[in-house]
Amino acid sequence: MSDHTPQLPPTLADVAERAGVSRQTVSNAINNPDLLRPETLVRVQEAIRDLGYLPNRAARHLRTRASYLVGLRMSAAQEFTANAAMDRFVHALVEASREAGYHVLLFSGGPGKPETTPADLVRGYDDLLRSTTVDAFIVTDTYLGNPQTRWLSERRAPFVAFGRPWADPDATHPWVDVDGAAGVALATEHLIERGHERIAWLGWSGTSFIGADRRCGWERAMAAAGRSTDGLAVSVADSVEAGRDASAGLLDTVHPTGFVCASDTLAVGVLHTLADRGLRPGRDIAVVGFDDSQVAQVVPYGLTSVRQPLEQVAVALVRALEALLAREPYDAQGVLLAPTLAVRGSS
Amino acid sequence: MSDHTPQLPPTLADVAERAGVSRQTVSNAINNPDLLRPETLVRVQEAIRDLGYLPNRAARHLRTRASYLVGLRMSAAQEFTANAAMDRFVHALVEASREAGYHVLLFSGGPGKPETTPADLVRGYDDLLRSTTVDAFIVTDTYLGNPQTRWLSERRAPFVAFGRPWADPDATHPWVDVDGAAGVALATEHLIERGHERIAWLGWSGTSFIGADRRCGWERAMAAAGRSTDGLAVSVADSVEAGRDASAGLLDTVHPTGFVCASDTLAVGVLHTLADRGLRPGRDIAVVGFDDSQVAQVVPYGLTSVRQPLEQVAVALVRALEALLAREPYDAQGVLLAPTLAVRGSS
DNA sequence: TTGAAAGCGCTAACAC
DNA sequence: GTGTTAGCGCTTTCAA
Repeated sequence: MSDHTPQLPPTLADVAERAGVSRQTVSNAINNPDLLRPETLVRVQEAIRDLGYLPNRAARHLRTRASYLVGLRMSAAQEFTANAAMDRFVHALVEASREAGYHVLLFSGGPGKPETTPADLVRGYDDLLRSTTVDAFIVTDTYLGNPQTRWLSERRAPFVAFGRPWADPDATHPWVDVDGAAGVALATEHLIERGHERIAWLGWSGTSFIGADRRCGWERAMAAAGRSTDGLAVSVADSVEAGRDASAGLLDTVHPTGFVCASDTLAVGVLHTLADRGLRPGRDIAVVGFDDSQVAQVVPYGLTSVRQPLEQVAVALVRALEALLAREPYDAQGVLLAPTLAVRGSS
Repeated sequence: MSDHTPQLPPTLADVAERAGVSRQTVSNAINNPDLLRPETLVRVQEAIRDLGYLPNRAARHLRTRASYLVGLRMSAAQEFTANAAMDRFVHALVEASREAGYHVLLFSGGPGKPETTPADLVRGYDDLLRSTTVDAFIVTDTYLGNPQTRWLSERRAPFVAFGRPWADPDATHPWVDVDGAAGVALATEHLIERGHERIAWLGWSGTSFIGADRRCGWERAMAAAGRSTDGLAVSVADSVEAGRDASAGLLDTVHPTGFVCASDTLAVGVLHTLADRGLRPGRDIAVVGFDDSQVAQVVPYGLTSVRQPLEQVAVALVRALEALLAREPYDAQGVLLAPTLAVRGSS
């Protein structure tokens, strides 16, 4: 490997020289083609193509104060759960961003580390903002008590959230979310249609708004069908073990014939209990999860699960971002999308 | 929301004024602190802290021709498989990059789309290169026939590969890989230790070097233990269905007591077959997968699986990248890391 | 319609 | 040690 220096890419000046025009004319050919006489435009475009010219992003960024980069914090992949949706979301976001001329810049830090202080939580955001590296952020972990959305707002930093501002009704930032209650209602109605009478809810303990919202969907669907929910709901931590124990307890006491769960992780816990007892998902006991993770897709018999329309979410997020950065009148502060139900053998 | 304009971040000039020095001195304080008199340095550092100054990356990039961005192509998440390792790898890479002062820029395009031509495959790389957006690339899909590494080399573009240049022994680019054969050997030895006599190999069909490598590990371990491999190997597509069918066939003919698989996806297929027949993984038939996906971690009984040390891979990749970009003498062209075995109930 | 001048914020090279 | 000068490649005035 004698030399690693790639020849420097052509600049505006190179194109101008080749086309026999000035640099500004080339700039106009790219940014305001209408200003050029058609024949000049063609000549410049040919030179651009011949040279393989692409504007230098650093120079453009410096001049226009727009990096065409959006920041996304990549939190640690949670292992030993079935929450694999991040993968799908990130890809969908990259794709949607590309179509709008943006790239996604990943950064880390934040939750997951030991000894995370509130200052650490916003550190990654702050640095990227002060170094003008990104134009805006996509914020995903908007769970209760997370200070970043409020902090970003105060800082007047452009951002769009995946997730409603549950805890802060005064929030004015744009957001996109999936209607979890509707998804769980869909799941519950599905089991009701299959003739299930006693359908249990396996949810999260704690004060999660998302968990409460999803539970509402179950309550609503049960009420609409005239089913009682007495004793059929349990709230536990979001782990396979907790789901396993809780479902075993419910089976022993209130004898449900179906489980609707707040996550695939909990639903997998139910599958464990069924395996322990020689019961078969779908035939003996119905189970529905939430997130349509890879686990749900490939586990024996398949796990019916609520699927978030992450591709649509990504598109909506990018659209909101464009409006925000262009200072366009913003049509809707929030966008709520409907999930679907991926039906498999477990129901 | 009356005004979205954040006040402009402070510049070098602001710091210089506050500290009573010239701009260049501030620049030196950041990039060559040794050049400053200690008391001047302290004064400048105080001004930097007071103002919350961080260098503007676009300006620095334009001047130094270094963006401190590395590009990573995010290919579509494969659904209906258990290949969830991308998540973990991306996070590890972001983390390792951060420690070296780099950010990860995601882009898309390439395989997965219908009608992908060779030109499309390198398009994302080409654009990023010509617009000088990134300093280098991390290339992950180095499977046989993928033209991008060769193309990048010809183009003299700096890049580091996750994956050996199997098909191109003349390749001179740095790479990091995981010793798949060693991982599979580990898995096979594990089953041998558990007393299994007839251990089947469930691998990929086609001409995948990775698949051939993994199979070697099985053959090696079997030979070392004096076991015959006659009729015990099957090669199929990488899908749950294929794994299910193939394992059923093997059980009916050569009666293996254990399966070592080229992927978790195939291993899950074996689990399906066991479920179909009322057999219990680990007790009746042992199964080992490859990748330690979330599926392996949470599936009932747990799936023993070979785990790639993705965190180490990421660190090694970034280290190689730093050496490459600094034009340091490169100590090793390739780094081969050893996987571990995550033992669970299925064995 | 096209061209000339200025400057975004930073650092390399040189003078002091 | 510190300051001055120049220029990275681009776009935004403004003049021709």
